[in-house]
Amino acid sequence: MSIIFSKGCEYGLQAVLYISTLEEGRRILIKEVAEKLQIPVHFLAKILQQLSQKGILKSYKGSKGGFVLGRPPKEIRLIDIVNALDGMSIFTECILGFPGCSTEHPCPVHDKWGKIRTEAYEMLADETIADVKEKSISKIASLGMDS
Amino acid sequence: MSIIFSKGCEYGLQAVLYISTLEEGRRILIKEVAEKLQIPVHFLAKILQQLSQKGILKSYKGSKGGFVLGRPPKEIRLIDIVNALDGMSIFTECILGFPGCSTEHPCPVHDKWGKIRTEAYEMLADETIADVKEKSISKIASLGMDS
DNA sequence: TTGATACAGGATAATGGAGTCTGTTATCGA
DNA sequence: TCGATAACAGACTCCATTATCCTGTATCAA
Repeated sequence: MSIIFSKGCEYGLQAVLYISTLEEGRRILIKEVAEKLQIPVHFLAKILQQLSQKGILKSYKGSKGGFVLGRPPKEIRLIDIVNALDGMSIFTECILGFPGCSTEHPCPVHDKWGKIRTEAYEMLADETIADVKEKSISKIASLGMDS
Repeated sequence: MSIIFSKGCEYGLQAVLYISTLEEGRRILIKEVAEKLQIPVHFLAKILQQLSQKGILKSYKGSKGGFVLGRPPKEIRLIDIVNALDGMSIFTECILGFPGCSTEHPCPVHDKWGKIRTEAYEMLADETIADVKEKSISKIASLGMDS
């Protein structure tokens, strides 16, 4: 079971972070990304497609084709990727699942959860893939290793 | 899509909070809880069953049967309910879905997410259903209303 | 122009969580 | 003791997410 994000969104985040570690302009194949990150190729293909449509990635068909970032790393925030794939409902829905949870009819943990949720949002909105590039590189590097 | 908790866990939290608002010792039927909270009866039955097995609720069979809290409200923390139904994996797994995310091989947001996750844990571990009783009462009261 | 490459995208299949159904067991009251 | 009630237990169905397959289309190079 995945927490918070859908599997597709997790894969999307991983993929974009991976692509951000490559030399600028290098076109990478879906197949390569899938292998590196251990993601089902066809599933990943759809996710990268969605990210292309939203401008987060840019795709090229044909031989010498592949994917590159759609805009400079400094302009791709983690929240952009989440928004493209899962939408923003995580940041609006009640954590207890109560219907109509709002300031007028708050659930028992409305305020406390709201605070935490805001922090989570701000984290995702502050961090660009440029900011975490070094961390991405070392995490990706650790993937092949037998842990 | 439910965030963080499974649907069953959301229902369980709602149900226990609801039961905590009733007069002490009052045995309530699954059917009544399900109606009040708009939860499928049979599904709720299973969830309350699990909570009985963990001692969070206490059940009585037969006519005049029903459910009551398994121990004093002050001794039932929200985290107990979550743990009984969803387990603790939310607090250990990587938010980006990276395998082997740890202090040695942290994902790009390991530290920042860890901080938020700890806050969420502490909130659920601090709050007992006694603490939020008043809030539960007013939230439950708002449920019938056309919002 | 042709063949190979690689993304696009619709259609289909598998999986797991969510929800349903049926029969059993325990308790109460007559 | 018997019938009614209500939780218990587990098998079953349903559906959304996840994953796969296959054909189409764009691009490049020879």
